[in-house]
Amino acid sequence: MPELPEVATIRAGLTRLIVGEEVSSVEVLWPKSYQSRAPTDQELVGHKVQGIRRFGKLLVIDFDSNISLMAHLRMTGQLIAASPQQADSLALPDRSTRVILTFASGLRLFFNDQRKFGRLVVVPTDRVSSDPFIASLGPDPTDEAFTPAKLTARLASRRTNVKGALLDQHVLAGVGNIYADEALWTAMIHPLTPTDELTGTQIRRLYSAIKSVLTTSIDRGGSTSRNYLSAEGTRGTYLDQACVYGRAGQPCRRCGTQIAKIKVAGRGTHYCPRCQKPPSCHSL
DNA sequence: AGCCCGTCCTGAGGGC
DNA sequence: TGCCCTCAGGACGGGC
Repeated sequence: MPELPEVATIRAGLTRLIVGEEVSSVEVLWPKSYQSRAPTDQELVGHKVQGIRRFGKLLVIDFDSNISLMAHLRMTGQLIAASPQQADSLALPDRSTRVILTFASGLRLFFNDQRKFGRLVVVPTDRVSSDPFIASLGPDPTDEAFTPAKLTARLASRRTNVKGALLDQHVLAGVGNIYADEALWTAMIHPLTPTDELTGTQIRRLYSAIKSVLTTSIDRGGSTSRNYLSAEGTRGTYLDQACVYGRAGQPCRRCGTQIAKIKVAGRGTHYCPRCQKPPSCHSL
């Protein structure tokens, strides 16, 4: 599933590949995947890509003349830019292709989304920052303004377990299931620990862990478990060295104990029962 | 406010 | 071989 490192990787790729390209046609193969909230005269055709921004897991492609395309990939979305030859070798379009943008140069941008949860939404650029989803996002962990004090304040805003808080995009923008589990293992914090029981030391460890886990994954081009591909159609390799995600029953890389899998906040949650001690174990 | 569930969806994988 | 069932889960809306 595309989280911050995957979306950042796609952003970097799209910035290389489609900035300056002019849209010549838009094919919508699954209507729910594409919607316009812009005036009817504001269509993408005839407009050039000016740049790509990322807000948490959301990508915003800005065009000239106050038009932007917001892209949320959710679970299985892909944005792959390909020349006709590259599209042939990648076998695109395929049965999961929902939208195709064709540029005047012949380059095409494929929005693939097996599960159809993702969305492309056309909006005026001047309304992007006031979009309800974007406006309510918490701080971005890769932003310089993200500090241990800010993490402390954000976690205090939510009274739930720490795993649920990390998944909440209002607390932090961009962390999803994979990196929440990896960061909690790295910081040696049990996923069910209530946010108000976290010590200052634990929060500082968690802060460092979030940053290092995300940075490492960006360096490795993100995580490909099933669907994720970069803008060039390549896989990410982070999961080759993941410590807990997808490793239930395998030995902990720190102590050898079998990695456990439980359900927290409705998501499959992986942790080391020895390295990540349960909360309030002394009061049980 | 927080929790849980349903909704949106397809395809992989387990069981028989 | 094949079919049915469960599971995977990001974000959101509704009910309690």
